[in-house]
Amino acid sequence: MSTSGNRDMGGRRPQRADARTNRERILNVAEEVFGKGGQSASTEEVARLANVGIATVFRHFPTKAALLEAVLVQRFDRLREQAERLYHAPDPGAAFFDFFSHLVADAAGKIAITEALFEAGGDKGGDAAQASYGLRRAVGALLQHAQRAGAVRDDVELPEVYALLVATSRASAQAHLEEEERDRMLAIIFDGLASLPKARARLKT
Amino acid sequence: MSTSGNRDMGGRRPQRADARTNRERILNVAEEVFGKGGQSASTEEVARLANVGIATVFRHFPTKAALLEAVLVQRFDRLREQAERLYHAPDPGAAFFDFFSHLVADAAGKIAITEALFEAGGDKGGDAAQASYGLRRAVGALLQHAQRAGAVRDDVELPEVYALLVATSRASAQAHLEEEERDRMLAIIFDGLASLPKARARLKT
Amino acid sequence: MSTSGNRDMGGRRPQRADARTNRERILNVAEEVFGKGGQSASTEEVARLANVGIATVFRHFPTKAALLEAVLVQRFDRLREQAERLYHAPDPGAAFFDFFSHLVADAAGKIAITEALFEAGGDKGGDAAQASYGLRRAVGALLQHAQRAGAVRDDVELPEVYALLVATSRASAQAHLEEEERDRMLAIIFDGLASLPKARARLKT
Amino acid sequence: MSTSGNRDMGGRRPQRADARTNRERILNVAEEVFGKGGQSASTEEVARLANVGIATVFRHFPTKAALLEAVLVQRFDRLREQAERLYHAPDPGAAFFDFFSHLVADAAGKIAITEALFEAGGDKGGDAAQASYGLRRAVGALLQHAQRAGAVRDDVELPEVYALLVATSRASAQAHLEEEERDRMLAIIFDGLASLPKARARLKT
DNA sequence: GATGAATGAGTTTTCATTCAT
DNA sequence: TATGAATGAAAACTCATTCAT
Repeated sequence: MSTSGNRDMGGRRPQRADARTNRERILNVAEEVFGKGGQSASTEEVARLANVGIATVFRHFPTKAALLEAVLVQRFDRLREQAERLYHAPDPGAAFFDFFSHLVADAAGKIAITEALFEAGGDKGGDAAQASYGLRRAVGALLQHAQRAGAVRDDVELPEVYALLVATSRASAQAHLEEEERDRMLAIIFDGLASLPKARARLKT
Repeated sequence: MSTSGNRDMGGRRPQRADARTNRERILNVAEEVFGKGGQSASTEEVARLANVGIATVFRHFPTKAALLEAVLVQRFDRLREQAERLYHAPDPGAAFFDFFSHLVADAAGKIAITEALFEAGGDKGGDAAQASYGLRRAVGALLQHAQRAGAVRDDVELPEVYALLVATSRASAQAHLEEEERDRMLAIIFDGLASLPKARARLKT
Repeated sequence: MSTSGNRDMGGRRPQRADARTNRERILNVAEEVFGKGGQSASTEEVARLANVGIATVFRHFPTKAALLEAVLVQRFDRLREQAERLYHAPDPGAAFFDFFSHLVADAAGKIAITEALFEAGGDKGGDAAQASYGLRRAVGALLQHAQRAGAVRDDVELPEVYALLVATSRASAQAHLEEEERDRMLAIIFDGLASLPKARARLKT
Repeated sequence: MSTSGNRDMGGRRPQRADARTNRERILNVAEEVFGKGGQSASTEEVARLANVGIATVFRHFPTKAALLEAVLVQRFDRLREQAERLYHAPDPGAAFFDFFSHLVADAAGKIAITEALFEAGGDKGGDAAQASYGLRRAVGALLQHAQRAGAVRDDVELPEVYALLVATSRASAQAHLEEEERDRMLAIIFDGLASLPKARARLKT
């Protein structure tokens, strides 16, 4: 499902109304490139892989930072949407843990975007911060829901949960973790988050 | 215009005649510089703060990568030593959790070393990998000890524990976490790691 | 700013059917833009302010140089026409000094056109040189007239007078001269140009 | 494009203590290059003609603006020194007119430096403005001296005189003026500046 | 005819690394 | 051995000019 599938296009003739297409292609390539090489990956690399001239990249995104930000916003927004969808799921506990798992699993492919992504969580101003905040709030909603449903202990709060989400995403992206290992890592955290009463219930049997 | 001798600067670098081999000074400065600015901090910055010429840095460390690696090795080794010391502590459970906490707390200051440090965990060949492996083994030993002592559940294994250690260190270094939040984050993980039997015991009362 | 009277257009694209060929609008905008930013002002700026696409500019003027030249020609021609009109004025002395003054005062607004303009006086081939020459000749005619009328001393010749005209125009355009200072500057030159015999005559009375 | 073509130069070995020499060479080349091509001449051109790598230029002058400023400062300072020397000359009138003539004649070679130079007279902050002001003051002193000696009319002031100095310098630098024409241009100005009372006195006899 | 997206060559600036003293 | 000046290979960004719609 790599976006690059339709990269070559035999005759190399972009243009026309698909200038819009170009923007998207650049954005997707950028996600991949920054994902691999981190924020310090070169803009020219993006241009090359997107099959456009360097100037075209800069026409769509006036600075490298703007490009990076656009990537971040896109990613944050997608994640937020996912979180929001899950908010309405029947089982709030499952919804929360599912979201956590999927986010971390997804991260595996996007190495350093996740890096930049979450670094941006605090310092970068502008749209990225906005989008980052949006995601954070959506996660907060999921968490509360899960807590009210008794699936997550009441005494944890968003900051540490979000930090764990970010931390494990990065770990998943960069460490060379087998899938099993990643799952066991999550299991530990989920255990730590699990509502004690529930555990108690199980134990009492 | 003697170069290094009279570089006075408000008392910074006494530059005693006995001059501890520059190598050490460079290494320490490098740890600080890379800790602040990340791997992309400039080598000249290191030279400047170490009060040596840029060429001197390159004499001791033939490439920037070598310098970075040396920093990593030093850091890994220190951590390993710390872990090894704790191995002989009376309470293996406390030892394990203490080590975990201290490592994460320490990381807070060394922003991007931690970054590079742990990235090196896998890809960089050479001494850093070696040292990284040494640390990993020492942590493994602590873990086993704690498990035998019943402080950590038996079914967790080193890879996920180490991944969590790395992940939370980075989070601690880069996210804007208050000390309290960091502690609560660790509490969750420690809870997840804690030996279930023990919990059970407590609950049964 | 006179020609551009219909620049504002709250509605963006008046595009009246009669649409005075864009050419004129572009030309006027270009005069203003190059006047402010010098020759290095960007062609896109011109297009933007003229409310046309960049390609339209290049359709009318095949290169930036051509556009600049057209601006120069227009300006030279206007000045020449002004000079020619004054040629028939009743008082040739007043005509000459008036023309000089007005040119210099006008220049004040058109910073770097004047610059390019007069640089073109010599090197650029083509129409601009032609137009420049036309202006020069018209000034020469004014000068001769004034000399015959006894208002300007006989021993000055066109080259130095024209050089002074150019020089003071540029000074007026770029130096931070108050109006008064500019006038005093001109007064000095006019004194130097004034017919000595006449002065003598006046004095003898 | 490769700079290496003309880099070798038979036996030229820079380096050693003549790093200082390098700086000077760059500065001189820069004066020439900017003199020809204006401020928009490329820094690489300077490097090439100075037979150094581009980075060397930037080592000595951290930005292009700094290089330009250094050139300006050098030039302003030289002129100021010349003016100051002339201040002590026996004949203040001759001193003033000589300085004026020499400055203008000198300018002929340094086309667009003069341009940038004097543009800097107002906008650029920093050392150039400082140096520019120093020159202006020195010229002011010469002028006053000449006025007290009765060689220059009393009612002219520095601003217009300085403006004329600048204007004619630029004209001399860029217009294609023969030496004779330049002299006649100056003659006109000098006539305009000459003390009227004195002339009157002569005439009344 | 008009449009604006695309382009590549060019510019300034940085940095790891080498060399002569 | 230590020094810092010199270097060229990037990298980010700009702009005149062309091309498909």
